[in-house]
Amino acid sequence: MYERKIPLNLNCGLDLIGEVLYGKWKIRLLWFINEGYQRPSELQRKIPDASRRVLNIQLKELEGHDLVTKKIYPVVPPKVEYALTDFGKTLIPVISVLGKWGDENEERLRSLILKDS
Amino acid sequence: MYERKIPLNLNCGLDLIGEVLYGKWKIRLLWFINEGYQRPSELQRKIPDASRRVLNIQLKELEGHDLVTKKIYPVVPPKVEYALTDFGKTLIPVISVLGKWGDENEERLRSLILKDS
DNA sequence: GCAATAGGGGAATAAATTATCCCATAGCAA
DNA sequence: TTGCTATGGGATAATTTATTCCCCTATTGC
Repeated sequence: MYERKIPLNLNCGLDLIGEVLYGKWKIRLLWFINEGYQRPSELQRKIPDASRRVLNIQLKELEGHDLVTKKIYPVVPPKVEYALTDFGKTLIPVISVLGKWGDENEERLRSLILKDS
Repeated sequence: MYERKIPLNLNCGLDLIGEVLYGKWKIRLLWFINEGYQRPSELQRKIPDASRRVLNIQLKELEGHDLVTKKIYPVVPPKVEYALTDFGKTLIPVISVLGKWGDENEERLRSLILKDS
């Protein structure tokens, strides 16, 4: 596993939520799991720009942070289902606020962002 | 300036807000500017873990995204003041929700995060 | 003449994160 | 025997982001 060289600082709530929510696809993973897409293959279909690999990694981190659970069915071929924990569910309204702000300002943001790419 | 090699994807509101809010210190910058710390030196004092350089860079990006304004007073030594735009101000409640979730779950998060570092 | 002031930024490098490639499991079907 | 299935993961490369170091402005005050 990767070993940090620059120490974390966890001073305030913003630092803390940042730690569990950073990661290019984590927010989307939580969102889609909440919407009922619980199997890895479904999630990959919903997030085609992410490689299979990263999704696995980020799912594992979410699991390590008690935000999702992973249920492995002992069948072949394998079947796996992720679900939000109660703790993870408390993030949904937070994510919803983020998405809402983005949606409400969609046009403006789109042009601002594309201007400076 | 840096030229992206992997194209952006801006499908939904979450992608859009991510574009303007990602950056290690941006959220804190917005927060502190809103609290009244408007001069670069003040911001540096409030965020001592960030180098002067990154703060400048991220402030400039915030400015490019119309979230803050920069007023330069033509005096020597220079005096500069940042302020939130009306648009930037609409982000404050959003950031507040993030911080609140982090604060409410502080102990739990702290132990979860430190466990796997 | 020289330091202190408050701020800005280029270049090189380090660190962190994500992507790519390729192999593995275990049973069933053609 | 080969290929399909759904999933997992090691190794390494590429990309993105942040840090470090050092130099610059123009005035005031010693």
